[in-house]
Amino acid sequence: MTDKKIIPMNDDIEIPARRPLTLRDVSEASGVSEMTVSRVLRNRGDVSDATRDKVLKAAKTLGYVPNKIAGALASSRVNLVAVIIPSLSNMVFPEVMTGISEILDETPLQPVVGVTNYLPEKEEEVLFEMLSWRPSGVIIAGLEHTEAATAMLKASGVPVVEIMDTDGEPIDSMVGISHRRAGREMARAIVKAGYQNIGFLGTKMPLDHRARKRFEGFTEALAKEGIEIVDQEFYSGGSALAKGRELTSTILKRSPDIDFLYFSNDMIGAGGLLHCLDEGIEVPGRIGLAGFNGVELLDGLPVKLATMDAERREIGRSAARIIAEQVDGTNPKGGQRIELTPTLQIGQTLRRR
Amino acid sequence: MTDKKIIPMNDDIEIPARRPLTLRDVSEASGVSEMTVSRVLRNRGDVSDATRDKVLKAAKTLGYVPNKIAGALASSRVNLVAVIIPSLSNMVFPEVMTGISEILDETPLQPVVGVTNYLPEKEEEVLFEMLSWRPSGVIIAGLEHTEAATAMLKASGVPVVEIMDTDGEPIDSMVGISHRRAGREMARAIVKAGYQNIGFLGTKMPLDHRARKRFEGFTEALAKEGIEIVDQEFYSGGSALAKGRELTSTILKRSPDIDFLYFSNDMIGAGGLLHCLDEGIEVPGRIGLAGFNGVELLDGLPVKLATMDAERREIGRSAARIIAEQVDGTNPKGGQRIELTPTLQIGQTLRRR
DNA sequence: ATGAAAGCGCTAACAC
DNA sequence: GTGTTAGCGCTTTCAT
Repeated sequence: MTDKKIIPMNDDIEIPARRPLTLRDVSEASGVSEMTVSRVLRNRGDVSDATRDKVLKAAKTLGYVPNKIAGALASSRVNLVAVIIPSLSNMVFPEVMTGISEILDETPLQPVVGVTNYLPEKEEEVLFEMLSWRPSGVIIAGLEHTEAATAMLKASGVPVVEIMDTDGEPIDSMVGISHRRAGREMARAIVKAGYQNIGFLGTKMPLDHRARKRFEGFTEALAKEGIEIVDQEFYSGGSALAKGRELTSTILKRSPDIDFLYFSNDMIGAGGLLHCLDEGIEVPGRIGLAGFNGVELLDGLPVKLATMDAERREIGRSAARIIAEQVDGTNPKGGQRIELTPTLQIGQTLRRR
Repeated sequence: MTDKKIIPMNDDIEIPARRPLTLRDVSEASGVSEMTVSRVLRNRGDVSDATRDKVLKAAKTLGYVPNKIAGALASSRVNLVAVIIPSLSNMVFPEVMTGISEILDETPLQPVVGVTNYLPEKEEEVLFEMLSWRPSGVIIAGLEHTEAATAMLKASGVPVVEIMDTDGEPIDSMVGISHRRAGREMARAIVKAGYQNIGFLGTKMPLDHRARKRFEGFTEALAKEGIEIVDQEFYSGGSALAKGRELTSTILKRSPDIDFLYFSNDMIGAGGLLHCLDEGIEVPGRIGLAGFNGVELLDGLPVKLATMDAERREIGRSAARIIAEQVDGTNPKGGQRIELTPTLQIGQTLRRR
């Protein structure tokens, strides 16, 4: 037990009611008008060095933090860009965010992230919430939105960039890749390599339109070659790596003649690969494997998985650039459409012919 | 560099740069005073069903989105919680975010994320920016901040929760684990299992105080047992998995007598594990391995890595709860200190004795 | 149950 | 260069 010294309160000393400081406080402390203080703090217009110094010193010693709410209301300018994405937990959107930040860091704009968990209603909610802060632009994943969300975006009056996907009509601008084409190209590469009995493993995500489109493009291109998918399996929840192992085991047991597995993402693909290595199943001879995304994370695997790079960072950069240029007037035209080309990475799980 | 196909614009589509709607518009459209419209839209006070319906219908058909900037200025209430974290790309903070969202979803509060890239000056910047929007609370990673940042947090007048780490004095509240203790406990487990020649592989991050503290706790506990680290290596950049392989190879070549490797995170640990499996190095007999974080992502590996769960989601939940309860007055006292206990997961890379 | 008036803290636009 | 005057679109408060 330790001593407890009670220090008597000193009632003379008033702890200043922590009202946030205002421009007026800085104005009074520096003996300069509010307006001039405002000018100094925003580096606007001509201010003499003398007053500038006075103001800056006062602001600093007081610890003044400007109130952007008031500033935004007065100027109807908000340096926020709403970024609406389905998830943070799968490595793809953090990379998009990186791209966005790289560009916005050189502007006064700031990204604000909202997450929808792949739920259309949640997207609508998040969008409403963000628009109510009157951002200078919106970057939103996907081309599929609820009717209400679409209406809000159209009515927002700010640049809107729909990202990731170009298979559809954008509300304003769009930047992404064609997932249908990505699926088709992977199918062609697989067939060209001589595989015939192809299986598919994916996420159970009716609302992941991009995964769906890849799958559609994939089966469509196979159909053109007269090939039909031998078997398929879907998962939800849990560690993708573990699920990849598990499902690969399941599907190979059920359909032993499968000689290729296309995975809807690299993580479950890596799981499948590890399963094959474990079981001594020869890759890419006995069976070929391919994923999607090109996640750098997996570069350390014993065998490099075939995949397709989704250009995530570049998507973020282009989207941010479109917004930034529209906001600063450099290139004020909306309605831009940028389709990036994903690059096939053969890796070591797709045999070369 | 990738192809960039610019699809020609559709010039028909023009974004009507309309003036955003205001309460007044809804008021006029419904024939109800602005004040009553405001009441309806916020479910405040008594409004007759008749007028409520009129207002709601008008707002909906117009597509009115309230202006939170004006609302916040008038009410000096902002339902935003600033969340300031070092990075989005390492799986740990997304999980913290999940925990935060789980709790805030049941309140009117909304998280707004800022990323610092482990740079103190950037943290200061981001914090200043966020505080200038007058959020209702701040959740910030770590206990180490610049002097200016500390001053801002103290002066903000809102609840502040410092998360992840409890080895130090918080500005207001804190929630986390003791990384020093985590390092110590891992050291003890390793020694108890009979390992003697211990190496360390980590990130080259002088500014990652938590990794540093784990390392300090680790070496300190080893010292108590009369053991000193045999060799160490640090990396930066690139795929952690690949770096883990590479560094493990390097260090084992240089110090062949090493019988245990402690990694500063699970990702490089997994890389090390894969290297050992590849090379036929017997784990955990010939060499033992342990990481840190307990990332579910790796559950699919052929051998489960020993690690320590950092309770990331629970940290997020507790932090959000502290803010929420202070904001709604349920439990208005700040200065809370919550230390969670990380659990050691022996896995299969630490021999049992 | 509804309305009128007075700001919230800042900036645009204009004076001086 | 610097100051003055009106708002920005809401909510608070007080009246009716």
